[in-house]
Amino acid sequence: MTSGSGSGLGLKKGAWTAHEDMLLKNCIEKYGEGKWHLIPLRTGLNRCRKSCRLRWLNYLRPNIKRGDFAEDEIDLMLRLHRLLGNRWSLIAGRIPGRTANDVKNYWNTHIQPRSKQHKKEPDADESLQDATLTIIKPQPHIISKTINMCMTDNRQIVSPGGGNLTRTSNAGANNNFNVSSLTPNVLDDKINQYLQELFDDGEVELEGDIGWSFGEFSAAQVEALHTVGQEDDNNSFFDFSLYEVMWNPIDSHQL
DNA sequence: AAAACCTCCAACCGCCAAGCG
DNA sequence: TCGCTTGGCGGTTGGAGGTTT
Repeated sequence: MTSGSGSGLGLKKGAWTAHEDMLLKNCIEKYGEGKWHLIPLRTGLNRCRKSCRLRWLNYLRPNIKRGDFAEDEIDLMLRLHRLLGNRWSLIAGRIPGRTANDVKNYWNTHIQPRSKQHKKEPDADESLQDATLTIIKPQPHIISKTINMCMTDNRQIVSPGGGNLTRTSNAGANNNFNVSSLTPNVLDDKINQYLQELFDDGEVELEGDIGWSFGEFSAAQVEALHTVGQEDDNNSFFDFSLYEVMWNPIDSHQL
């Protein structure tokens, strides 16, 4: 195989020893993550780059949580899975301390079997069925339509036309946020709150597009907006930041 | 006590996309 | 443009450890 799994090259496979873990950990602490192809050279490990990367990401990396998933983690997992489908890395990215492999394993061993069982048992817990059987694909939570916004030099986001963020659903529910004169953080809070409500709403079909439209920005505004995007990144439910939404064409997020 | 079976998770596999020369 | 390398992802498997018979 071209991507270098190491099969047939005499590379070691199977469980990692404590000594190998130590070598890998020391190497990454010294050189940092990335450049995985250099890890075997730097450490002397007889492992392929992918094996090294996986071992680090799924086991050795600091702050990885061990043990059973808490109720709130499971709840979040169900909601995110409904939203994103089997995009485990994205789901894991929103559950602190959990890896994509953890999430995937938990789903495959705990959630999916129950879901299949529930399919055969019509009386079963509806919330579980709903959460596992109704998957809205990645761009599904679709918020309509456009907000015309500008950022001022003191980092206020303003909507010259008094723009609204509008949600429409098949239940006829509409929520509007007037974004005039909201600071970036407040706007972000509003959007996340809005998404939270979306999750809490049960199944919601939305129509339209996620999108914002903007006028012309000065260089200073672009710089300020970039900063907002970085701040936003840890709080958004999405795999893209508000900054990306703002600065990339909407189609780039339609998966 | 031990064989058979089950559960779970670490690790592997194959594919894809981006970057680079 | 093309081919190669690399990083990253989701699906799948192997096997250790636990449970049941």
